Amino acid sequence: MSASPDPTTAPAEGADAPAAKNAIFETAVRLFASQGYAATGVRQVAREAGVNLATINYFFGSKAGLLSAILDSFFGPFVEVMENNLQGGEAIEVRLRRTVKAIAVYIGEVPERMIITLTELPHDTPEIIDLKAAWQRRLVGVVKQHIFDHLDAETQSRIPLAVIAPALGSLVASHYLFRPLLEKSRPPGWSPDITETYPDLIAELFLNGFNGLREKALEAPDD
Amino acid sequence: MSASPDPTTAPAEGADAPAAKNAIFETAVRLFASQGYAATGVRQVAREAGVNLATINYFFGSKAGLLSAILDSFFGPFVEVMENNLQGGEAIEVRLRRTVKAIAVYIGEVPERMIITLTELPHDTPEIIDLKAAWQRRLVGVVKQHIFDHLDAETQSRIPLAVIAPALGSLVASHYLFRPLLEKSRPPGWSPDITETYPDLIAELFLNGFNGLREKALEAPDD
DNA sequence: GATCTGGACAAACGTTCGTTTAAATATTAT
DNA sequence: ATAATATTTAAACGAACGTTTGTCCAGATC
Repeated sequence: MSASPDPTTAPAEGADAPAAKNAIFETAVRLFASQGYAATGVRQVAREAGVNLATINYFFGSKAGLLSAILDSFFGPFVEVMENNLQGGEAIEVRLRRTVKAIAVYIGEVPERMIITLTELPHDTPEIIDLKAAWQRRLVGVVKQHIFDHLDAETQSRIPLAVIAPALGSLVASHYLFRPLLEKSRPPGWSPDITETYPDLIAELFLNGFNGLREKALEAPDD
Repeated sequence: MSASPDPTTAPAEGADAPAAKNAIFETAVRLFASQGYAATGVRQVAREAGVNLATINYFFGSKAGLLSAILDSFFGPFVEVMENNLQGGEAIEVRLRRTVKAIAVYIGEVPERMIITLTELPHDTPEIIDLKAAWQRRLVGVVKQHIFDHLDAETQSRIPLAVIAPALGSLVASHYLFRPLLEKSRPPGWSPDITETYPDLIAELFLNGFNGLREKALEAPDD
């Protein structure tokens, strides 16, 4: 009987990781993003990665373990980007704008991992629920600590964290989330290449929206 | 052998539709939203809907036909909401704000159908690709006709349609997209009930961002 | 009363699923 | 060179997959 490495402590990918492991990981990222996690079979991953079927379970423990590794590889650097850019002595607007731009740059580097993460977010795959919840708790905690807690109570009640945190994430992700579909059905009036200016554009959009909410109270909902 | 209705012309759901068909439809919406389309089997849908397995293919032609019916049931009213609120003689800001609020209200009524639509968006299920592309073309066309074409050329180049349309959709959807996960892992500082004020809040956020982009040009990306 | 039809049923089709096993090979350390 | 560990392999497991088949029945139609 063959020994298998500990799937929980083994790095998701890296220069020192076996070539087969990296091939499996990157092939899975590509297939999960384009077809979905549940719609992709481990046999297809093994075939297109050029490895034997059993190699996947050998390195990742299970198909769910492979997904966990991908989610970790997205959330890990994501949390780092958030922490590194949200903290500091500058004004909230400065730190927020810097963070949104950095997030947009990061997602532009790993759009497929973002798509996998986002499309699997609402689904309750039993072995993945806790993982997603833990990362999300950590992310919301970072926003709360560095931004939300520094707002006055009236602003806090006007701009709930439960709205602003998902809004920030979805807004930045929107371009890369819709891109695969948009590329297949080029609508008229389509501007193809905006990748370079996207971080600045989306940061400006979010900051203006956020500042607007900070400055004035909402009108009464009824006409 | 029994005859089967034309799945393409049969209504997705309705008061006059057979009870079994409605039960299948609503059960599928619930399961597809919580587990994902590919991860949900037709046997589970049939079991929880209280109908026989073959009844699903009888009414919807195939599992993909069932998904198509759900996507149509989301996109149809969605396009209507967009068209009804985007057109008119008022200023662009007025029509945009009205539209964002109406979209938020609509999505709040059918959050599960939105989740199914959004999470399946990037995936290339062969029989679903064309359907999604057609709806998306129509939606972008509506925004282009009533909003984008009325902006001056300089604003058009500064606020690409390829950014603003996905951004609008993702922003409004964000709250309902993250809600299933957030409810499972209540982060600290969580405000539970914002459903009533959400349309106004998200409209204010988007409008402020949009107006900010209209009024001033972006700074140079390099520091 | 005979015929037709929309709706629902149980049963089975062949295929693919994720996973496991045990042997074989490659790599590394002693 | 030898022992120990790491990786790869072919084969098979039971379970679940989406779909098809043939039958049955109540109500409408002739």
